Amino acid sequence: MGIFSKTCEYAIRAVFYIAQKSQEGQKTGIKEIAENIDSPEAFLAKILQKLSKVGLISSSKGPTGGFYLDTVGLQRPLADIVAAIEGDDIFTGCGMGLSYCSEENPCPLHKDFKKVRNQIIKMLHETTIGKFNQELINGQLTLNK
Amino acid sequence: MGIFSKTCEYAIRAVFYIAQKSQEGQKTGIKEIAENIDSPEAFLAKILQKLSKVGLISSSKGPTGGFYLDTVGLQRPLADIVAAIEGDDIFTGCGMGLSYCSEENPCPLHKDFKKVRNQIIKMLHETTIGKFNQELINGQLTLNK
DNA sequence: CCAATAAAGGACTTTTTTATCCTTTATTAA
DNA sequence: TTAATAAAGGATAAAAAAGTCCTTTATTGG
Ligand code: FES
Ligand code: FES
Repeated sequence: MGIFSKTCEYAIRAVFYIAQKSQEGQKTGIKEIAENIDSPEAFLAKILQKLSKVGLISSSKGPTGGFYLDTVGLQRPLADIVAAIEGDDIFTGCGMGLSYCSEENPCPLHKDFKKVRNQIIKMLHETTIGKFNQELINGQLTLNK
Repeated sequence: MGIFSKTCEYAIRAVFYIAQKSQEGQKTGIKEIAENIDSPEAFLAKILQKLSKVGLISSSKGPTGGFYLDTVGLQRPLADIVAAIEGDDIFTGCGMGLSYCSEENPCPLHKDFKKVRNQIIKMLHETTIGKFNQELINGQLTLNK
């Protein structure tokens, strides 16, 4: 596994896809999303349900329904998605699994790991969900290769 | 979970502990290690078996036996431990789970994630297993808080 | 109203990770 | 040579993550 869980990876890819579609003025359904981000449909449905329930994405039922993001949603940091799925361990936890990370009782990796963690935090906070819409629409970036 | 699996976290903590003891001229047994790094004993045994089999740590059976590291072992990078436990996904994989990471078909996070990944690689390659022995012996660093 | 559509939700299964227990093998020292 | 000790190894078990399937609820357009 990478640094995020599979669930979280699907979530990130899905919100980028939904963002792209929203930018183009369209709602999109689970089936379409799953195909375009290469994820299992039923499982993705559960993930989007969760994101929807906590208000990170919007959804509507019935024909013409689907998932979408409003302007506010498009400007949220990716960190919100990750936090909703994984909790905040990745933002605060110790790199080698100590029960908490602290300056007073640092683990051997503390100094170096803090840099790693800060870089992750920076990446996730500076990236808004809608940040890459244009590149995605242009096909300069991919969500499924 | 943090960026490493629990198994990997135990492995890292354990080798640091074994390194410390080796520096002090002592072998150490599973029970002692497990107590000092706060890990389940039987599970840790499996992990150390694996590291032992691939030659990253040494062991000897019977009374006076235990796990230890020779001078060569103490100088290996932590990356070797992580690779033995987790494979090299963390060193090469895509941050949002695409099947491979590439410049030609980058995901939205590629540019930023490369920095994160390089920082992780740097940390794991520049840290030798024996690097923190003195601080561990002095109690300036901890493996179990 | 009704049929079709799409998300929400509940119940479940599979797979992977984490963890335990018990037996076997090797080594030591008395 | 034997009793004690400690790692190695096999067989399971428990818990968590990943994944599926089917029913319910809401919405739409005819
Ligand atoms: S104590 Fe381990 S990263 Fe801070
Ligand atoms: S393609 Fe995703 S990190 Fe390189």
